[in-house]
Amino acid sequence: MRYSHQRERIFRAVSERCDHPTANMVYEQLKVEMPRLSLGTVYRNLNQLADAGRLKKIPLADGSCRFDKTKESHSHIVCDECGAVSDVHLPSFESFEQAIESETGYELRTYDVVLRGVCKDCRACMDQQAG
Amino acid sequence: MRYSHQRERIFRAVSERCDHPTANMVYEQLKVEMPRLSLGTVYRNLNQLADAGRLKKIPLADGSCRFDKTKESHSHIVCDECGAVSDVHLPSFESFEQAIESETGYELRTYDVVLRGVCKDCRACMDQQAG
DNA sequence: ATAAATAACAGTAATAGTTACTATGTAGGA
DNA sequence: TCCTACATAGTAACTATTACTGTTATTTAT
Repeated sequence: MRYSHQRERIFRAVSERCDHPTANMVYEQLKVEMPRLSLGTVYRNLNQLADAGRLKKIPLADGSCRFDKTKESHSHIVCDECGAVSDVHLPSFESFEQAIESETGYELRTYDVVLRGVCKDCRACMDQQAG
Repeated sequence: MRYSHQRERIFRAVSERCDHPTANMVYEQLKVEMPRLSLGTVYRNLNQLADAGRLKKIPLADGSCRFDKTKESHSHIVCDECGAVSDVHLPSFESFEQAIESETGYELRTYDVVLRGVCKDCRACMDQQAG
């Protein structure tokens, strides 16, 4: 993978945020300073960076993808109301791996566990509306 | 929800198969006997049936959805090679629910856990190719 | 049984998120 | 410095799904 100015800016953008941005969020942020940046370039580079292990790709239930700086292994929880994505630590499936494999006949590769719920802010908002 | 011939056939189609079909798979199956059936009708009814709790919707990481007859709670494992979806029993997150909620500040609603791996058939196939 | 109201339909167009294509530009080695 | 392959910008295409529009069919009330 050859160096490119765009790729490094895209990598830095994701690394410096905590909100697990979408490709489009990265694009919107960077195009202010890089007006000629194209959305396709952002998608291509995010996927390349994920393939290279420098970022983690988080495919969500609604078909969109979020990107995360890679740190120690963790799962994510998505707010059904506002779409926010937060980190969450779950007990690993590693201890069940054997049982899962023998039950299903599958060789387990990954488990991107994505929980869903309502975040603190949206709960406050909903409570207020309910009176 | 008013009765419709189409809806009942769509419900039966999903109930009678074990492969967690997509909307399009249901459409392909039924249009042989119902040539005027439209794909939009299949989507609309699958979602209505899921909302009504008569079927379960399984959104996958690639953005597509599968539909499942509702039975006792279980999770799913998807084959990365052929896309097959199988049932798998996992220990429930219920025991961690409290910990998750206090860690994240979220109110947990659902956890559609989708594991990924390689099914028995595809493993055999890959082994053969490798020699 | 008949008519009115409305949910559901078929067919088509539109949408969102993403990937592919094409011609131009640039990194990095010879 | 020049060459080659990878990267880019800009655009078109693609997939899964939803929305729109005029017609059909189920239900409710007469």
